[in-house]
Amino acid sequence: MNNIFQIKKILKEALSQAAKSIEPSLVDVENQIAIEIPRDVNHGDFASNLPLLLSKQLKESPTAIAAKIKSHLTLPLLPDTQITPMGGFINFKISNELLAESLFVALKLNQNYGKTDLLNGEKVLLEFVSANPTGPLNVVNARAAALGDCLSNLLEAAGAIITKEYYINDAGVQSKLFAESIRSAIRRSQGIKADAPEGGYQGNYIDDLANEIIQSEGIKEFDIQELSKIGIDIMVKWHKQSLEKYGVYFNSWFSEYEELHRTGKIDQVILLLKQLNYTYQLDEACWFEAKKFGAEKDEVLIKKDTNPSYFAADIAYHVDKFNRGYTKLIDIWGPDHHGHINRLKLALLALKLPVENFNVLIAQQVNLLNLGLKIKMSKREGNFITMDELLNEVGKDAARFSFIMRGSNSHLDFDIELVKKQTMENPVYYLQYAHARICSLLKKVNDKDLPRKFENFLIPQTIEVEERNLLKAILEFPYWIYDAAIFYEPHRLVNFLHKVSAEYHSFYSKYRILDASSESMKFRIILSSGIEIILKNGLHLLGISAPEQM
RNA sequence: GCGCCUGUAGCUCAGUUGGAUAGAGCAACUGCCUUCUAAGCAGUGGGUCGACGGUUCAACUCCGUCCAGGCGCACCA
Repeated sequence: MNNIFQIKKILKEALSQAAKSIEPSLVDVENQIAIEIPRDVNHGDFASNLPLLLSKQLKESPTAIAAKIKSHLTLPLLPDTQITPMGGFINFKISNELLAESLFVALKLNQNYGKTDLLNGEKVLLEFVSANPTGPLNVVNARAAALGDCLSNLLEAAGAIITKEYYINDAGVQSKLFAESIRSAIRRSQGIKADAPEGGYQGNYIDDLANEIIQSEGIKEFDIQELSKIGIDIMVKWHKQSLEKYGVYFNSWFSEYEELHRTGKIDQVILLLKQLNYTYQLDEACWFEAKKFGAEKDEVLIKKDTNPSYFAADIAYHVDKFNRGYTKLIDIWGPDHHGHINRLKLALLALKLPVENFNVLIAQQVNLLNLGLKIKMSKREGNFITMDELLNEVGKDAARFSFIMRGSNSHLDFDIELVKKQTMENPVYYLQYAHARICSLLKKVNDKDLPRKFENFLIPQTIEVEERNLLKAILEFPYWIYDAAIFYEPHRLVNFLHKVSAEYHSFYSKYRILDASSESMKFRIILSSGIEIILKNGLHLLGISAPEQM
């Protein structure tokens, strides 16, 4: 059985052998050889740049070297592979029989096709959304949620063990301000004149919150501490509900107050930094000497009011993540936090933790547009668009897809009216339609038309280019999952699935399937089944439904 | 002022950790439904990849300097 990773490995080793037999003194060729999947089908299924690499060392032209390599190259494990030197590259075209193997594997593994164990059970903590529990989730949270959830699926499919965690920011002065804002709302609901506190929270949701509290607790004079806890609990419940509607579920909800403040873990971390001599006292505050690690300025760990800063809590939080046994930490933050990345890494560095295993992705800002006009949003005035509203407007699949189809670093323009209005032309439907088309086709197939054992089915002697491209897509599928996972870029898989859908649509319009010749028909049916599997599995990894009819 | 992100077709964005002729969707224009789903297919037009240098056999990709836009730079989180 040959999968794409094995084929690449075989090619690499064979090339390296050939290079060494040409010039035994060559060292470290294996690591320099790149085996890539060419964009242009005329360049074969795989290509290597080895001749170009050796050209300088061997003082010969790349084309001469390519010819030499070809004469020294043997591929017993990949029979009937065409080797074509071409302008400094060596192109490989594997046999149709070999290609078809991946189709049979896909049919056999079905919903498990595409999964690998390449990440070898690595324990990953993926923290995302983690919105302040003082207001509803917004569109950037929606973007982070889609990204995080999808990334988690991909990493899992590539063999990692993922914990999805939501950090509840339930300590600090904001939660007090939040409680005071609720108290004012409760009073207002009783007809008592009460404005929101200075810099406090406004918006309809505060009144909704007040009403819910009155319903469950009755009317009384609340202690601010108590009210803060009640309010945050409800807010977190709302967040959870919004996320579930969006298809995003967390394994762990981590309370800053309970897990870090009350357990003394923050104090411990500060003490550790003190013992390492990276702190000093100034203006009644305790500072971390970030400058010693190249930062522009030092950072406060303990504030004048004796409470730990957000920074101190975050250090303790990430130390705790490592202590819980995770070997890789991934955080997805909003664009307004990017300035925080460096100082947190410096603190972890000071504590001698493996900073290289800590990665922060930024879910960049989302400009909401309404038919090309930018919607002004202000949290202060409570007129921002929430994640719930977005979901109600455009639906789960279109919303998730719109975020996932682009890199997380791009500053996204999201035109609500466009996504809503053009639902028929939205790219998400293009993929789903390809899937639905195949399902509808397969429903019409009689059992007698299907070969009983796929493994023994021989593919036709000659096949169309379009058919070959589809076989190749099935072969490549696991690679693109792995690729998207390790680069933390789900949109790479989206691009691949879009390409596959296009190839299938094209194939479907050009050729008859059900009333083709008997041999062709059987092949086209099982080929379509294979494509159905990768589209279905791919869409599921993206957290998008794969409808059987549309 | 310093830092991060972004700059690719009219618009929104891809571009496989430096590869071969820079791609897709939308918008515009031409064709294609008595036959498996036209939410589709086939095709046309549209680009000095922000600018200028540098490294390399090879640069949209890496480095440097600028230009433009966005966002950060609290004892807020």
